[in-house]
Amino acid sequence: MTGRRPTLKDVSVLASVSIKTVSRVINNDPAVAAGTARRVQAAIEELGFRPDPVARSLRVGRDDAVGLIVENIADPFMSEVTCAVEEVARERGMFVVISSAGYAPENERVVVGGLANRRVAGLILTPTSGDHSYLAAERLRFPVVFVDRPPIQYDADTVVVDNEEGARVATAHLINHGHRRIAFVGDRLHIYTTRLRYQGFRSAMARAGLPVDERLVRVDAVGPENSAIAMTQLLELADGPTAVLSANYRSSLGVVRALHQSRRTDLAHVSFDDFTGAESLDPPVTVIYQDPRRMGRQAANMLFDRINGDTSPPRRVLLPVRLIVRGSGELPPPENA
Amino acid sequence: MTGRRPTLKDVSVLASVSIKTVSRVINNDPAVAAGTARRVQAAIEELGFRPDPVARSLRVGRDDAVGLIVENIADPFMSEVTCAVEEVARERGMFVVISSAGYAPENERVVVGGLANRRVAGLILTPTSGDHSYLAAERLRFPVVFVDRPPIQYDADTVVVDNEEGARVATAHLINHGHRRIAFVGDRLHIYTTRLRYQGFRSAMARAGLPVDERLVRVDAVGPENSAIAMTQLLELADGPTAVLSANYRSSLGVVRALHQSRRTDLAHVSFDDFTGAESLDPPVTVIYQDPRRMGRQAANMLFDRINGDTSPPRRVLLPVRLIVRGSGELPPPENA
DNA sequence: AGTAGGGTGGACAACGATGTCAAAGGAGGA
DNA sequence: TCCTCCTTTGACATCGTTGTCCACCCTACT
Repeated sequence: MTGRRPTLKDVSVLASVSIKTVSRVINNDPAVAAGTARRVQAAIEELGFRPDPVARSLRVGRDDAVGLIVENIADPFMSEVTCAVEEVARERGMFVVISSAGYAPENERVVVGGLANRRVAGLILTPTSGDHSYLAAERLRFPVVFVDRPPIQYDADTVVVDNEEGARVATAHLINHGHRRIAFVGDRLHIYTTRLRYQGFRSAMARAGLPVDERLVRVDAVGPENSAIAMTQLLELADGPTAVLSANYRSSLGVVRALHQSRRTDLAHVSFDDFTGAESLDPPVTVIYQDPRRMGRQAANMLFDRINGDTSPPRRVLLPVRLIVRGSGELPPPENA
Repeated sequence: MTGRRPTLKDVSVLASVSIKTVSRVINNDPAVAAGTARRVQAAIEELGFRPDPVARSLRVGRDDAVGLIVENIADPFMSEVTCAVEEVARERGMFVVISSAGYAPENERVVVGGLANRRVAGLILTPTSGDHSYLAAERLRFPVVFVDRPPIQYDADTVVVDNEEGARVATAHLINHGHRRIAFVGDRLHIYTTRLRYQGFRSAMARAGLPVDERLVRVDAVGPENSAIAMTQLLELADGPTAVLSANYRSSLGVVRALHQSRRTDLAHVSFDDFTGAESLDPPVTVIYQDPRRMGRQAANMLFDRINGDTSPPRRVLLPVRLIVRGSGELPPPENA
């Protein structure tokens, strides 16, 4: 018991074979006689030998780990995606190292570099940078799969939900319940998901022949606090909205807060993306549900296929979303509207 | 442009010096003449050379990365802890690799081994296993800091919040508002945090000279669903509670759901741990707030101190919690109670 | 009997960095 | 002028693993 980890060499001495033979046994190389293999196995067990992944990485140029880069671990949607990726990786005997890029776009490149340097076998990336052409320049030695948002100036496998259709369904749902003055609350339009959801909103309004009052469109509300302010301002309008579509869970939290604080829980509301407690609110919040686990599993499976040699052209997978009716989205407009 | 990453060798050829001299420049070894250093620097820049952390790890035995192991990334409290750890690491120029152990206790050891093999310089661990004596046997070459829960059968730095005091404060708050029949809803008592919060609850009741009705203690409610069921059953009791303390955010979500579904939002409720949307509920939920960012920063700083050579005896840091009054915890008991 | 061939096993180099040690070169003193 | 000493630099081994290539031994065929 020296405190030093056993190495191939220690095993080889104990088993009276060469280092290389031990290496062969570990890698299931058939060119080892059964008796020798048994002896080596016994020595491995006795010493509790585990191959050193760092040395292996250096030699082979690849680790048995995949990287996952998220914008912010604390985002509940991405947390679920992460769990799903880990599940799939565990099934395949791979290790997942997670790293978060934060909201500074230039950070993404640093983090990608950090994981690339550590020789991950593949990468799942939630893009935050506005330009991924640097990935081509890096001549990555491993596949990359994008989740939640597509890459920009770069071509790779991508898994996204049908943001536009989801927003269209949500908006049509409100229209079907008699609403004509529908507000849209989201963060910035340069964010992919927000932009597509906004397009879906406009598209549904246009199909119903309804005008969009630009004063009811707030695509400047970053975070719950600003969304709450934006919603409060909308409520103060003389001819305010009778319904609101919030573009993501952070906006939704702000909208909900504003509605409760203003005691205007009579206003119809649909949230794009479910959030914790949405069903416990009064009224419970009707949402567009996007399945994070499915997204994670899909992305992970695509990544492992690539790692295992799939060289078909990059695919873009569009996952469906679905409306969960809970109450807030079915409130009628006031009589006099 | 070969697509191959430049190595020390490439730089040394370009700068017409030996590999070792380049290595010296990178590590700021003063024994390099200024002119040589400049030439080498220029070559480094020209090739865009970055030292390979894997090779460095192999030689030095340590990576510029620290590991963070959580039970489940999707837990919002741990997500915040994670963010804080990343912030501190970024300040110190270190990389964080996160890995989640899941709820199977035996997994913890596997994940610790995985990170140890990858030569992390230190580890922050949210323990899930019931016995950490294996850490002593592993003769880890790096320091470990425990967060949220202390280690078992092992001695190491630990950062936890004052669970018992928090629960005592919450319970006393309800008692001060006139409640005598207070229910406790949590998951299992073998979970450290639940156990201490339960002790705090009993301790506050005892101090007030109030009996604890065992039928009002539900420490068998794992997850929101079961907590909702438990709460519903409590409401059905002939002499049910007039107030409830929920032991964590998952239990709280269940309790809130049950209260809303039963239209019993008149029942007083304090949640141990804040949760998203708690302030938008009707009534807004009074909570015991434990500061995850502070916990993360504290743990990270302790870890980096250890990495930098601090060999003082292990410390246990107890972080304070605070009551956030929002409404649900101040509801009075019914008149006839 | 000699040799061809397949099944085994080992010696050696390599991955990319750093530690050890010694050599080269210039400055300064006797 | 020569020797010493210090600064600067490089050759080599090393970390733990795997790829390449070759040597050996036994069987089996000509």
